[in-house]
Amino acid sequence: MYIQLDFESDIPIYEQLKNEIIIGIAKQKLLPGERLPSVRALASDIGINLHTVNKAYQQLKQEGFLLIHRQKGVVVNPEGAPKADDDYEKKLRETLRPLIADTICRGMRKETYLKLCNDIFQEIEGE
Amino acid sequence: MYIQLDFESDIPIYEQLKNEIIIGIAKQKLLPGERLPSVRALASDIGINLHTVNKAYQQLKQEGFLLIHRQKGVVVNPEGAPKADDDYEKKLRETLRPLIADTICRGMRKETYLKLCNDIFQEIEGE
DNA sequence: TTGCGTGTTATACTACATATATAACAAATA
DNA sequence: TATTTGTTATATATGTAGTATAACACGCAA
Repeated sequence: MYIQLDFESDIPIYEQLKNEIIIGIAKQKLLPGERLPSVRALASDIGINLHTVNKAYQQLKQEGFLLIHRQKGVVVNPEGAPKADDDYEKKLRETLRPLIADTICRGMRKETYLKLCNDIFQEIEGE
Repeated sequence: MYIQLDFESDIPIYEQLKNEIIIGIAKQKLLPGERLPSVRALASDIGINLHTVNKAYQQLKQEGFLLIHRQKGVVVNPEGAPKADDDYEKKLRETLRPLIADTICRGMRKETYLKLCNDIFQEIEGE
């Protein structure tokens, strides 16, 4: 599990870290029940502060991706993340609407956009 | 052109305002060449500070959605926004990847996701 | 028992972003 | 000339991001 961060990005480090882990889980490079590095180890490894890693871990725990057994460490939720419900879908819609409006203004065709999404699914899920 | 903001949201006001305007353009409720309210008028109308409106206008100008003739006011770019190029598509991909990874973790099927995107296109573009 | 490693909490600090409040300036227009 | 426009300049308050130390509580292994 390699973690690649961009310190020049305007996306916060803890956010990038969250994304990397979520992508790792989606790609099944991080398996249910698998243990993640300790906050200190990962922080030291990446070259950031332990609190930044902790922030990412805490939020991922809050969102149901991770379980944190005190003293046992941080593991990928063996049950998997909570299933998408109506509320989740509604929020996703609100997130996507401005993005899609932007592509429309820029003349991207619906088919092109959907193809792009399809490609990303392919990339993550494999064949 | 009604502008609806959520002051409880964790999305910055100027960002919400930008989104509203972009959606307005995409829906053709704001037409090329059409004039927008002055920073003072809109700020007063919504009940926010003129600098917050100005920040949104400036960034939309930077992104090519708006033109700002000094003393003539702010108008929707008559040429339309810059067309999506490879660079734009690449950034869009980077934005969508974590979102899609998240939906995969939550067990949403690709078809469901694509259907949602399709619905949003319908909502914005009309039939 | 004694260390050690774990997550956790607390404090402090710097830097930056968000949002507001005033005030003033420059240019075009009525 | 007076008004309206965007623009610029300060200042202030609040919150977020990130770092730096330090200490605590718990479980496990030597």
